[in-house]
Amino acid sequence: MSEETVGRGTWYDMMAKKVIERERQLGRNMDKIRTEMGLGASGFPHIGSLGDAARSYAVTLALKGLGFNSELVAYCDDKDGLRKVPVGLSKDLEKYLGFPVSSIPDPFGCHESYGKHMSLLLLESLDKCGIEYRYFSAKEVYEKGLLLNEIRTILLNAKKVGEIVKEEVGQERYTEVLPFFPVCSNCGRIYTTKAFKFEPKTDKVLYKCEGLEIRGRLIEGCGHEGETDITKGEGKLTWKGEFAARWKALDIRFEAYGKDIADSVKINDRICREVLCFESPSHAKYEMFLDKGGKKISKSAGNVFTPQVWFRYGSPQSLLLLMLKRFVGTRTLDVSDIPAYMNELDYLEDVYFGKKQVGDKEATKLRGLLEYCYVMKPPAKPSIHVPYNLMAFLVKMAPKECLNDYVTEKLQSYGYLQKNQNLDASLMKRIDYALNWTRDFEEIKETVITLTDEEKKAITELISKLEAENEPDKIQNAIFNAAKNNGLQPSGFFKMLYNILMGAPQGPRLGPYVLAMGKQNVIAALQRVLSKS
RNA sequence: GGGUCCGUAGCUCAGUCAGGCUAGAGCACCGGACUUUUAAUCCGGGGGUCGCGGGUUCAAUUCCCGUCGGACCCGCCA
Repeated sequence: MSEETVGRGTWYDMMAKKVIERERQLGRNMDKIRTEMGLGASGFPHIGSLGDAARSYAVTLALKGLGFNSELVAYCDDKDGLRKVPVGLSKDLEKYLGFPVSSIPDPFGCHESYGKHMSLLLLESLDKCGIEYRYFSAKEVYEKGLLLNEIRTILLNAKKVGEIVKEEVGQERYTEVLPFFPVCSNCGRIYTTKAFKFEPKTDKVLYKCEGLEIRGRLIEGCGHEGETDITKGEGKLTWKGEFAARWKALDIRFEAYGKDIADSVKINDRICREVLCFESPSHAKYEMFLDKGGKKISKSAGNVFTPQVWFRYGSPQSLLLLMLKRFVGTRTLDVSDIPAYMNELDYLEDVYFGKKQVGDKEATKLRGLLEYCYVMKPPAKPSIHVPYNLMAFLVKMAPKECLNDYVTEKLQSYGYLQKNQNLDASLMKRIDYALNWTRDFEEIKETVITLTDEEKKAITELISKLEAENEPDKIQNAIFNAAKNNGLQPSGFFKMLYNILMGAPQGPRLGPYVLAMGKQNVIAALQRVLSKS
């Protein structure tokens, strides 16, 4: 039962081992083992797109860990047509439905095309996570003719391709239509064309721009009949065949995929093997990310949870933790989970540095996981771990004018910082996350408070005491006295004050806080309540 | 119609590269300690037929088959 631990003991190491074993059996060259991910370019990249990258990259890292040369290919699908205008973008874009996203102008005006803009959003988040990749743009790949041999083979064997599609998913379309979308030379659309004949001698595909129904909606064609030169990037393979082509042309040995394209992968595996005579890459299928309501998180549904949103509240490593900690199974996801992942990352770091003891097997795995989260560049020394909710609490309570000082002082008194020790970069980062968090989700609410006569008197008394006192302890005492003198339970009185001052039933020790907040501000707040009541 | 995932403590979930002794964590809850307490803190406690039924095994929450419930994906395009 005590099997050797593979690599760093994670799922990815095991996957890498399987890839190697398979490649060995196939007797293929292993100088460089490429993994691949698809970069969507037709909508805002959501968090799942990053998952694809993270997992494929983890396999690349695992392969390297086992002593092999490996790289991740990021293949940008910028020749895909626009099928739907994403929520949040101008309806004007509808006129570009069916156009390759790389030939649609950038609606934000900052990049050369719509597709570039979208794919760069994802690449930016990959960079933030430290994921390295070799970038391929479909547009360029086709223009340079990198897939030319495969396209020819597929078109020459279109009949067989059609049969495979029919056998696997029962779709008959490709028994008559070629698995190739020419770009219409007249109207510029790509999804509207129907390719019906391939002329091998001239590398031309004949087509008619007929239109296509997508999700119950017709994208109209212009009726143009023409021919397209497959050597010039004037079209692309449909997905039933394109994976296969690029696997072979780019020599891909591993690709993870979401279950939504499982059928497509199945078909492409067969095309790859049976038509292109190339053993398809090893695969791993993962589930989609669902939001808490059980809905698939997708670009068009409007519930866009982008990596950028995550980075507002949590670190890139915590996002990688989410992606990597578990491979199988549906993950439900919500912004409110971010603090938990931030804390879990701290836990992993504690295990990594031996501050927390767990079983050997467990420790190996968790340390490995941390290394993957840091893309094999784990921190050299432990950082200071302040629980997310504490930090959120502190920044919420902290007076704006002296936030850092207040937080520093509190952290010192709670023992997270030594006396005289100041905030370091990582703590500053945590403060930023917590600030965004409280700003966006825990707006201090204006609570309406009705006061009894005793409470009014107590507050009035407190106000006059506050005017005179400037010592934290004396103010603290004044509060207790104001309560007692008016027959109130101190605990209840404190609760009321917290409600008035910060909209929460509890908070930091009031004496010092009143001073930190500015005594006059506190007095003003109390007077407001008195006058309203 | 085809397929996948989930179902473990009141809640959220670990336990999924490797099946093994009394199944864990966080939160919540209860009790105690300390305190003019205040994300309090410290100590202790209850609580689980690991959805259900079979099978493989010396041993299954873990593997296999079936079944119920929940969700998702595909079935047009990609």
